[in-house]
Amino acid sequence: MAAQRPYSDLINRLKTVGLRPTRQRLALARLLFSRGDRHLTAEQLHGEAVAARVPVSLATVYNALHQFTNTGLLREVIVEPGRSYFDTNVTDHHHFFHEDSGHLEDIAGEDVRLVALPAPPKGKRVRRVDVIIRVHLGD
Amino acid sequence: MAAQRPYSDLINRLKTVGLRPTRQRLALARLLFSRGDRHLTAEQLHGEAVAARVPVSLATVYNALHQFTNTGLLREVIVEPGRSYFDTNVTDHHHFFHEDSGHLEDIAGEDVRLVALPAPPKGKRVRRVDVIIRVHLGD
DNA sequence: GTGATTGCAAATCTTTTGCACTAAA
DNA sequence: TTTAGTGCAAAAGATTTGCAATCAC
Repeated sequence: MAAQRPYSDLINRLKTVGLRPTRQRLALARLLFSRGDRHLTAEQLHGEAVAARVPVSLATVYNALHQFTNTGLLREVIVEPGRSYFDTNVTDHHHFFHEDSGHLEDIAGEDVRLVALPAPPKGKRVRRVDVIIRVHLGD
Repeated sequence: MAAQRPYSDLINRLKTVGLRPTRQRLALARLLFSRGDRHLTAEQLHGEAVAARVPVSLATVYNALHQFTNTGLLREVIVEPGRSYFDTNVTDHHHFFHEDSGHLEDIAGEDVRLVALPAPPKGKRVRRVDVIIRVHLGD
């Protein structure tokens, strides 16, 4: 069990990136950042909020997730058409994607080494390199 | 200009994977496979079919794209939430994704070398490794 | 107070589905 | 024939949007 992150921590975290620490952003941040690395969909986070008796609308969950992503608090992971996962681990790393269960699993950045990456096209800048290892139950 | 692939070729290609060479599958296959490597969305392919005066419904385009994908004629590439690209290049390779334009660009498989890939979780089998290099206009 | 944030419901977008009709073998 | 494939329109899911009400500062 990770200790519950004190509210003052979360408040500072939000203020640091320029977001007002509102009731719902704080509640969502606490759900996201108080239990280690997580991979959640908007729907899942909304469900947790409701379960925790934090009334928040799905639209606000989407707003918060995107604001957190844009400010570097979260990272969006795209592995399935029609569903986005948000990853609380924003360090350099990659993912196993379990196709059977829809589950994501982190791979530490140093456990994948990319060699001889081609140069980006002229005038373009690399924003990120995603490595997704898709696995399923053996046949 | 690539020479137009003769219909007999396409017919055999479809038959080989167990798909009946129907009018619309043939027309879609010709659009897909007669111009080198392409990355198309269902909507784009449907637009091309309509432009080529091949009346085909969007539902049938989706059906065909998935059938082609399941039989190994196409590969699905997922880089954006809520939109799937289908890649006519089914050899082992990776992608640049141009975030500004939504454009995909192939990277030959041998131009990316992955070293020290972590072992897949117990009981799991690697189906595919996707490397996506996200690029955008330099700042 | 004042401007940022929220909630709700409606709208949007992509993709899937059900089912009668059509075409390939 | 017989069975697979198609088209349409409706449904489904995820996400976004518009706008009045509410909250943080």
